[in-house]
Amino acid sequence: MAIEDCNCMSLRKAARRISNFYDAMLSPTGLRATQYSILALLNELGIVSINVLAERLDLDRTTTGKNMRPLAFAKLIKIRPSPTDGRSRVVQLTQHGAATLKAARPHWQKAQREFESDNGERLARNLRRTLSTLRVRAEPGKQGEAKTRLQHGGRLPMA
Amino acid sequence: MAIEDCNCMSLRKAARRISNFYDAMLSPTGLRATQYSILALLNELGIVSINVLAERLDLDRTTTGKNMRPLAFAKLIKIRPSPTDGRSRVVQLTQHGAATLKAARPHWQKAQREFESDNGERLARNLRRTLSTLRVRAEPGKQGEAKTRLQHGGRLPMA
DNA sequence: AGTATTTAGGAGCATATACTCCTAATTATT
DNA sequence: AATAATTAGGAGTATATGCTCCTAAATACT
Repeated sequence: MAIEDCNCMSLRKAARRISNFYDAMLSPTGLRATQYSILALLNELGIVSINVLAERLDLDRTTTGKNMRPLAFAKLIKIRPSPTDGRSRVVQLTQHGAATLKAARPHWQKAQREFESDNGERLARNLRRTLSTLRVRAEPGKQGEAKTRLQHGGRLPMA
Repeated sequence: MAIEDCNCMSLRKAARRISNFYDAMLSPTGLRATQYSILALLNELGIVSINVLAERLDLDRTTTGKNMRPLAFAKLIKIRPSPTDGRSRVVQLTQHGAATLKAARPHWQKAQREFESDNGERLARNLRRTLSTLRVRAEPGKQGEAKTRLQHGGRLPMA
């Protein structure tokens, strides 16, 4: 079995390629594909905690928090401590965020349409369904028996 | 059209999930999924330049260079200036790299087997085929008309 | 009530990814 | 041969991603 048949590699490659395309299509809006999807999700969900958002994004808790940074800095979202739970912080779109999302929507739709007309609407739908129902084992706490991760010290040893 | 139907998001999500799984399966070896695939590819290709490797990985040129760092630091690969072209640098597996790859191979195969028994060998094969033949437009040089990218200044504005 | 456990989420670290800009070396042009 | 254009690839910057460790707050337990 050759590395070309790696399921992980195939998915990563495809994700890179499509991300580049969507990023390029969205670039007139100043948003990345990831940022667009976060804003769109917030628009659907209203006010949510970081954890809930992370769950909906299928994204690590800490990653979700970090992804808030550029959005908050650009004042597209607002983060506040939860009034009901002192541990929690809640996120919501600002007016500016909602307007930016609205303006970006046609660009996203154009990307969707192009992708689907290039690959077939049917194939795209099937692919999305296949991907969302993939069974991937969680493998919790594998770190215990893990070898030390590779470390690097500064820059590439030239020559 | 809701954000749940975003082709880009679907692919990114699936790539994250499967990467976590393969990373966990490979963790006893100290390699990440990406690193494993680079070593495996180098094992197939022998001595190659960064650019050629990048092309085979469907990866940006500069990203490929950066991905060499931890591998080179761990002495799994060796990078030298090309003897025939002074601009170019060539990469190859070290003995240690080849041995590490060999030892990691069963873990990768186990990940492949588990994924394929959980989802069906046929589905996995079809999925890989679909992904590798996806038509994704290159959209070169879109940056010219791009708005300024989001910028952040340090850490999240707390509270 | 007081302590222990769980939960929310940031900080630090490391990798992965791409873009812009830059330098050096090669190749093409005149 | 001298200059121009191309090519190889690193440096810097910024986002995306996940893990470990840490703190504060809420909940469970005795």
